[in-house]
Amino acid sequence: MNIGTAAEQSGLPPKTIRYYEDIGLLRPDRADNGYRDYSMADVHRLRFLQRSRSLGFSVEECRQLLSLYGDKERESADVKAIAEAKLAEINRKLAELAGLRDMLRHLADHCNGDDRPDCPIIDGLAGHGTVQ
Amino acid sequence: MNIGTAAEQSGLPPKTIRYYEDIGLLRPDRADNGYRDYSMADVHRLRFLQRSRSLGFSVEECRQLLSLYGDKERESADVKAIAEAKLAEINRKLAELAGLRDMLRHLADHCNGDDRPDCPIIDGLAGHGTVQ
DNA sequence: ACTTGACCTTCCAGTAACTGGAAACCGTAG
DNA sequence: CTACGGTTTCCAGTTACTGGAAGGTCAAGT
Repeated sequence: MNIGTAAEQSGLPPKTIRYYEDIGLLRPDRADNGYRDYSMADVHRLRFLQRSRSLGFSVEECRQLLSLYGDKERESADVKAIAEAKLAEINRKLAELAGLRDMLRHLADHCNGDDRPDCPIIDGLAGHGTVQ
Repeated sequence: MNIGTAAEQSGLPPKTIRYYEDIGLLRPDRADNGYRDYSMADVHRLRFLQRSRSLGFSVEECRQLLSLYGDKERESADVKAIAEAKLAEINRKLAELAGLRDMLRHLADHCNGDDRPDCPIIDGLAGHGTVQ
């Protein structure tokens, strides 16, 4: 499939897809006319990249995560260690995201209609929880 | 408090904190010696920035979110609309993050020890769910 | 009083991850 | 065979930091 279709299916702009190829995150075939030719596996990689990038993982972290299932040579224990480390980070992100959601939920539900100078709940926003 | 302390408490490097001031995300006092002087409210803003940036929100989105509770002039209905829009995005992110967690959990639990060429669960990684 | 070292200041340059635009090639529809 | 949309490469610009130099500040030690 052409880059435009891969872009639609992955949610990434063509520019970004070419950039990911430049930095070695994927290696699509080329058709006889020189056009890039994406497989479904490529699209899966791209979707994975779209998601994990939008969730705040760096390109290098994404590269590492992709290597977990792409690299047949890698030691299983190694895979497990990296996966566990990322899991901890993901769980932290989940908790923070849930906190943000609760805060906004409260703002939308309770600070609507009254004009108090500042909503104390929101005033304490991001004031709790683990740092780093 | 000085920038170093604010950095510790917010989890952001001093460089980044100065940068956020440059682009107008906060406006700490200055002590007589010219040093920036951060209040607890400043630290709360910084922590909020640290979190939402690490969760994949852009600086402009963060600015908008901060304005929700900082801008006394803003219409309540306006606040509510913006908060609801961000909530939808946060819920989407939560679902994607949970998916990523399940995938990695599976990888760590089940693909450990055997050397099958590729784990079918992981092979289908990021292959499901809503795009955009 | 003086020095040392950690912390602060500004400024300017560099990096990461895109993003936009030009110029030219490809491919299908009329 | 011409239009026009999609694709190519290349180069420049943007966003969000990040590193480093050159110098001012401050608290501790001698």
